[in-house]
Amino acid sequence: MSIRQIIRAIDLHSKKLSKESGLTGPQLILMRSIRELGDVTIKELSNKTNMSQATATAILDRLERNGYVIRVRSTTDKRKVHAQLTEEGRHLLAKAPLPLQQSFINKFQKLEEWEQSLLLSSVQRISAMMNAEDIDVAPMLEIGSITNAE
Amino acid sequence: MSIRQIIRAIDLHSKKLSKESGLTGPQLILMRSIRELGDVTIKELSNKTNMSQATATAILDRLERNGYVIRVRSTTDKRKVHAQLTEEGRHLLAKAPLPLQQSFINKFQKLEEWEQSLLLSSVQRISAMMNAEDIDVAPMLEIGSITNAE
DNA sequence: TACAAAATATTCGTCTACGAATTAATTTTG
DNA sequence: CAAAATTAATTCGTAGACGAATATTTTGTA
Repeated sequence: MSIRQIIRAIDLHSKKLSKESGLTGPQLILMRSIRELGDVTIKELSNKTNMSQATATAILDRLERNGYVIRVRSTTDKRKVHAQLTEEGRHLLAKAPLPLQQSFINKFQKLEEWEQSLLLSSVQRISAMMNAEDIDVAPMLEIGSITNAE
Repeated sequence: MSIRQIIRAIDLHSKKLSKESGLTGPQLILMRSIRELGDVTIKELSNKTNMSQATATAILDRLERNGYVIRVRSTTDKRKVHAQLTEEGRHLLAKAPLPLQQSFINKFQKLEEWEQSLLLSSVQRISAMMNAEDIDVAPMLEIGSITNAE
């Protein structure tokens, strides 16, 4: 139930974002990845952002339709397609807000350091337990700050 | 990133479920709620399951189309519509698996009691921080077992 | 070299999810 | 009591998400 509420909160925020800045959460994540990785293929993008290629293609369709991204077919390997930010996309991205609610970030940052670490490692641990099919449960110890992560 | 991985793991499991048992995660959740609440309205269902009425209507459409649920218009208040499980739906539900991966449940149950509590309260706390717009952060202390919850 | 296998992106069908608009019924209020 | 406000459900349009199927290209091997 709690996880579903988190999913919903993120989704609702994404839709609010979309009204205010013209970009949804997933679109924002994809564009940030393109900016970070440079001249990147769809495959690399979908790996990096943890979504299927089909989903990345669909989101890129919309970004391209709106003029924020262009596709360029690779010349060395014609199977590959590279995504690039347009000037407009780069500009929009620069002033777009974060894919998490500001009020959540504020609250999180007000917590003690050890509390932040605890919450983060709990989520990472649940993720690991859900994604590793067979591997035994092991504590997750790598911990960073929510704001400089990603 | 970790939260997105959790969301994805739940979604992938839901689609696997759907192939095996004919019901997706959300459909399962809705049907369990109907069984639990009895002769329940769409509004009550959407509150209980934390989804919008529009979403509940869409999921019920599919459940009704497949013959697992029927809609009955209320006689005392004709705005309301009650959802009921059919015999087939009740039967299917009885043998349907849980909306979480069994391997996750196994791993979770192998953890120490205090670790289970810690993970659960962490998730609940994040949910509270994301959903309460203005309220200050307060520790969440109510903790139950993952299996008898819901 | 030729042909099978693998890789890459896209398309298609389906489901979840939402807000806004709409329709119908009930309750409140002037 | 009639108009206004509220409530309940549905419809519509849009976005995200996936697997399977498909088209094209590259790679590996017989």
